[in-house]
Amino acid sequence: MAYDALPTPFAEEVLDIVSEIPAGRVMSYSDVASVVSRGGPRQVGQSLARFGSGVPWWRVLRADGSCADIHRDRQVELLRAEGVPFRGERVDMVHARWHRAGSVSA
DNA sequence: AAGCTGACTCGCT
DNA sequence: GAGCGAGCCAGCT
Repeated sequence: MAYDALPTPFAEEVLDIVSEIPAGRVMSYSDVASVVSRGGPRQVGQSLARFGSGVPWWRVLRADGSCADIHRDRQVELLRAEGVPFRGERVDMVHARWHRAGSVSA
């Protein structure tokens, strides 16, 4: 193996955005991809899977409010600890979704 | 260069 | 509300 330890430019952007997410708030993979304006939600997930270590990856979840299948419960626990609004086993995206640059209110 | 994989999303049933 | 299939794009072998 010896995989590259250096994240690609795309991954760097993703990591930067994720690290900007404040506690108690979350972002969907598609939302992050939208900020990067490049690739798709899948690439965001892959970038985090490879270089996610170092950023609050648990604050990034699926568009429907469910967490990644590989972490699911682990991520849910972390989010709950930060005060993220939950609706059953899924995150209440309507209340937890975070937008950059203090857009709109809240 | 070509093909396969993957921390996803959307539309339809 | 839950399940299934097709589409999508960057990275790795």
